[in-house]
Amino acid sequence: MSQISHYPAAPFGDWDGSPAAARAMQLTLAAQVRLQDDFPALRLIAGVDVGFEDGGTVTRAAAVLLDADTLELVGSSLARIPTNMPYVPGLLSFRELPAVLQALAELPAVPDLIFSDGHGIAHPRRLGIAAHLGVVTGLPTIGVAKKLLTGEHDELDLQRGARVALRDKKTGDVIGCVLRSKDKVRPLIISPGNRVSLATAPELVMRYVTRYRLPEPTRLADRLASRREEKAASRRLAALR
DNA sequence: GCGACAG
DNA sequence: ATCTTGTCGC
Repeated sequence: MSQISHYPAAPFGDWDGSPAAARAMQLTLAAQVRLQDDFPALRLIAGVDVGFEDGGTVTRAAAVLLDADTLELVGSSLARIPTNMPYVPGLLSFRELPAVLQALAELPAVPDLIFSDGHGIAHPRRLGIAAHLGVVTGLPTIGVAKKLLTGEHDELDLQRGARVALRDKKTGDVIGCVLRSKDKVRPLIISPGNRVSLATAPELVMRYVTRYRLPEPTRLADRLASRREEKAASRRLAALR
């Protein structure tokens, strides 16, 4: 049977808006995360990230769709919606997920795997934005974070490909991996979101890392979400004046 | 009580 | 995340 995946407009069910209710909801959703590898042959992969405009009043999500073999850009989309919640460590998905889902819905096709900026299960309640996204869409997801949120790990070698396990400081459970995507750059924190195993997540990330610290899906989404192009261009003109 | 704290 | 110039190191 084929599983119909879609992008719910209201990924929070009957949430009353309170942080306490959000945390309780995370525990319920975290129980639905699947950590076994369960994804089809990769043909189309997506990358999603969020940026803000107008001092933070507007949330801007970007989604890019790439050919999994050639990394050719197949499509992209942008969603801009009013920001409805402040940033609260541990509750990032409640602030960014609505815009992300809207951007994904506007892509020309449903991806076989989604790379999301932020953490997967490497989260206090095991439901970072990548895991939340995976549960509400039913799609395979991987969290690619640039900073640690929770957990501890040993030092890791400085060459590209080096990695060490990230474990829960309290239980010792492995919740992700600290991965050096390029020689001597700050490592990325990789954790499964849904339908991808702890062992496979870093492998897939390295598969899509080219010459930059971030894997292509996330890197391209980041450029669109944060308008790297536009800002750089306007800066050059300002300096030329 | 104190420190930590994705984007 | 965002505001921002030059600068040190590979």
